[in-house]
Amino acid sequence: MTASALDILAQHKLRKTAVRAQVLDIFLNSREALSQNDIEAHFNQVDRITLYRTLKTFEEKGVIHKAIDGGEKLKYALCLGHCSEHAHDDHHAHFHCDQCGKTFCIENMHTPVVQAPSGYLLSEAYLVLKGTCATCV
Amino acid sequence: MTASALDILAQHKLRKTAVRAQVLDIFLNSREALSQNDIEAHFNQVDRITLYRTLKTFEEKGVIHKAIDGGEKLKYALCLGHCSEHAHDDHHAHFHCDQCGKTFCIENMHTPVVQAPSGYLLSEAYLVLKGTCATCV
DNA sequence: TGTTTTATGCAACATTGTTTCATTTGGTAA
DNA sequence: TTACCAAATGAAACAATGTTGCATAAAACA
Repeated sequence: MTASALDILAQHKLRKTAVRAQVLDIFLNSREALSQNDIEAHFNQVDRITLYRTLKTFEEKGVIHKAIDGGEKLKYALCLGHCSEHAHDDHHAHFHCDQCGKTFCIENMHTPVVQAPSGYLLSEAYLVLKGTCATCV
Repeated sequence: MTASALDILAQHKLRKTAVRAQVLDIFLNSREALSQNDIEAHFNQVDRITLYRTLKTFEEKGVIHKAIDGGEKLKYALCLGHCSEHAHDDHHAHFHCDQCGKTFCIENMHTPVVQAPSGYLLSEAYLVLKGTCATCV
């Protein structure tokens, strides 16, 4: 798994550093979207500013995307490979569990094709589901 | 318009106070969803804690609902009358303008009927559109 | 009017987001 | 391998937002 973390960094032409590799490993081993706080919990010790910038860089470079879940916290999830710099293409739905607060990507559910109101220019659409996840039911 | 603000308070069995009436007036005169910061800007002077609690109370009582727009800030919009205490029923889409940052309710666009993944229990669904609004085009 | 209940305002604090700057490290070319 | 340059890191500091406790003020109601 460490190998694929380094692969991802190489693919996106990002420098290989310990923090970045570890952050990617955490994402690779997680089925749900993670907040910065979630990620910090996986580290023994990490500078939160570095982590903040790591996530920001990853998001800009198309490595991770924001998982909009209607919750308070900003969460990220790994992009599936269709994303590139400044051109995210993660139009799948996200499921937010009201019990445990976790957010899951639902890869096979895509946002519906909708038409923006007249005069509006649509660029992206998100579909957010809320309820109770399989483990909390 | 002050009359209807007081009407709303009465309907929800909330005490009529100056701050609450004024907050409702602001919502009644606004076509877009408002963050706490937006609301503060309409006041000459207001205690931000009071405002925070006013919004929280309104949300709990079904007067306003959170407008999930995928942006950083939490925004609220007036409920249309189908909401009650702890039972929000605002399943219309929200449009977030990337230019001006404003969020509009699209009353006539409803979230699609979706089926949660097996094992998951769906309670609500949100549809968020992003792009450029009519005035920013 | 007086009593009870609730809202307000203030203080204080936690969390998150963000920038600046000096230092360290990774990548690369000599 | 070494040396250099660009980029990443870590520390400090600050802004904005979210949140609670408590004393006081105001609303609701008898």
